[in-house]
Amino acid sequence: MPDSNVTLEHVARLAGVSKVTVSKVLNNTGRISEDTRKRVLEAARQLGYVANTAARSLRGRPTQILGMVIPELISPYFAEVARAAADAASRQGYDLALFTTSRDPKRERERVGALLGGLADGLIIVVPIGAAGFLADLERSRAPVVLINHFGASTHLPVVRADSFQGSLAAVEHLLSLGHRRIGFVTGAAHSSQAAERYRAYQACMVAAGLWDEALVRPGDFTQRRGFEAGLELLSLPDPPTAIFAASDLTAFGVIDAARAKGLRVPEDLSVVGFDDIPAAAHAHPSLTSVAHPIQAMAQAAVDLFLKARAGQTVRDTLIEFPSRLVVRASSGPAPRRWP
Amino acid sequence: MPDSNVTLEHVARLAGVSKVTVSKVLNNTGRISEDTRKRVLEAARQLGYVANTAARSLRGRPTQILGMVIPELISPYFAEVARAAADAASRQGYDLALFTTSRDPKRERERVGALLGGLADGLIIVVPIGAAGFLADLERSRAPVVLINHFGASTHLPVVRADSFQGSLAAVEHLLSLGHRRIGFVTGAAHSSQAAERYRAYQACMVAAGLWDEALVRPGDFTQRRGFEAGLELLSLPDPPTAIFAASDLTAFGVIDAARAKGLRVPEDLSVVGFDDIPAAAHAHPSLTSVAHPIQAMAQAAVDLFLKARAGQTVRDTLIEFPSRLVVRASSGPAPRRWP
DNA sequence: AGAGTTTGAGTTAACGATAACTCAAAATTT
DNA sequence: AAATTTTGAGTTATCGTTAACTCAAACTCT
Repeated sequence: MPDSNVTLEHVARLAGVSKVTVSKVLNNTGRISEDTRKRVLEAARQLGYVANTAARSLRGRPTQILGMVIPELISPYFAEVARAAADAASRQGYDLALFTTSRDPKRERERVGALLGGLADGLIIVVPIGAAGFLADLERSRAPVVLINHFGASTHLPVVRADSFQGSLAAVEHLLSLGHRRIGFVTGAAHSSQAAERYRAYQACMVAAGLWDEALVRPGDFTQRRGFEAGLELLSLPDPPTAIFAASDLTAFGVIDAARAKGLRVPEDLSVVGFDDIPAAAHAHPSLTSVAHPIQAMAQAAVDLFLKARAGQTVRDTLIEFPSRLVVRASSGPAPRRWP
Repeated sequence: MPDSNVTLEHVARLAGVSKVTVSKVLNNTGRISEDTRKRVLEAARQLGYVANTAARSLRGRPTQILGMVIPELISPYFAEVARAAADAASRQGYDLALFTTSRDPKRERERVGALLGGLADGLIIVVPIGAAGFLADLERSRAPVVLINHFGASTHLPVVRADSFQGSLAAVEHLLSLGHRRIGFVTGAAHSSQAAERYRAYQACMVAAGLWDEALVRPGDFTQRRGFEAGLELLSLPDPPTAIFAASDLTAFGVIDAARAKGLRVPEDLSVVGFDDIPAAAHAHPSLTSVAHPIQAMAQAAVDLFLKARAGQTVRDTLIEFPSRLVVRASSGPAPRRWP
């Protein structure tokens, strides 16, 4: 309402026709004489008319806006997902409206309701998200909703996610094949299902290799700061690791900082592997070995699922899982020989 | 329209009242008996009713959504601005809907129109943005719009911006006071007005000190990769700089990488100063001396201006300029003595 | 007890856009 | 020239919500 002022009525008056005629001209529907069409278009241009989206939406027309909810804006991973989704949506003529997850589950539910109630044509939700009962509501509403990286409570909503287990396994095996035996791990945030997967793979691999040592695991939270601290802790152990696998790239950068602070060279004295393959991983020096999610493909798949749902096709229970992939760069190398 | 299905009508039927009564209950307007109120609330809860935002907006009610347009999502600077704005908006009961600038100015104009036409109650635009005629349209529409970091064509729209000149001046003077005489500069992206300000300050300061040398300036684009390349170029000069001022923190990180690649220590052999004071600046090792914009205060000011405009107060021609501030950390130190 | 007041609903109309329908005038056919 | 079709508009009704109004029943006062 603020002051979108100019309505069909105004344009109609200026062009000397009825407002329905204006609507027809602007939507290319119905029969309109060339003369009238010109007059109307000119009037619309002159007044700077832009259709009121609320009215249009109320009448059942799509807004061409795709909503997306992500936990936060700062993390490069989510930023990349958002950007990829915005690109994919844009290619299909949609604008992506980005929201961050609300801390208050009740407000979150209302907001999602508000979005689907005329503001957006659909929603892509990157979990973690609150209550599961909320997901049931969404299912019931039959609105076009797609979840990304959902691992938790079962739902019939379509899900796109990346398998972090295989990639993490590959990372640890890569380090083992380089001759490392003491391999440290810095975990991700406590309640992240992605973080849990990464840890599970590390543990499985180390146990299988008979190298498991709980002292080599330090809690992290995906941040660089914690990576630095955890790195210092690990490198101060009596029998320190020669390689460290971190649950995120930022954490890995923190570990590298810690190594430098200890006077160690990467990768000569310490190999470091991260997770996420954020852009900085390739540009950093040394470049960072990391596990990559195919973010572009995931975002594209999510947008495609949204379009399918919107077109009336059923996407119930669809699960698209992408593999993660180890990208070997300069931060990982052969294990140093301790006693030459 | 997707399927927000449940309308006032449905709730009304279930509660055995008219839909207006339901509206009154949910909006706490009019006189309603305690008994009816309870029945209605229960019915609404049971059906999971959420008001249709489009209809509400059409009727003149605010959507409680504040739109924000930023050039891109990946840059930590914009991500911080968006986060700060989301926080500030949230404190006032608004949700922030984030959009990235469209490459197509025509589509951009339409989208902004669509946003103000019922989707959002106002808009915060972080320039760069397209055509200036477009800004004139916005002015005319009298919609609550606030610009952040606008330096270009004159407008009567309220503007919040940070002065980058003073902070850049302080950065160069800081390096001069540490004894540096050869101070390099890596510019920001070509068409950014912020980048121009930073360069202007560097130039002014160096000319004033009689130390100007065009060879010490290398073009950048705010990225780490270009920082690395430009850093290598500068450090390969016959008479290389002992300090480098970079137009962004990412660029500064690239410069530090370049120094390391050349076997130089920071800050012992090379001092580096960045711009933006992104979170990583404080966490990196060495921590990065950088020029900071008061992003939180800027975002808060922008949201406040929006609220003022929305409340009907005039904000025409308001310009709020914040100072930038030099944050001295570990990456800058005394100039090395070249010939002991 | 009659007049006025309060209570707790319901009715109507409007926001702006558009699908479905109507209808006179012009163009075409027979 | 009469009958039919086509053209180019305009009318009406509707989406879901809510402000403004209406109105009967219950309650209060003298």
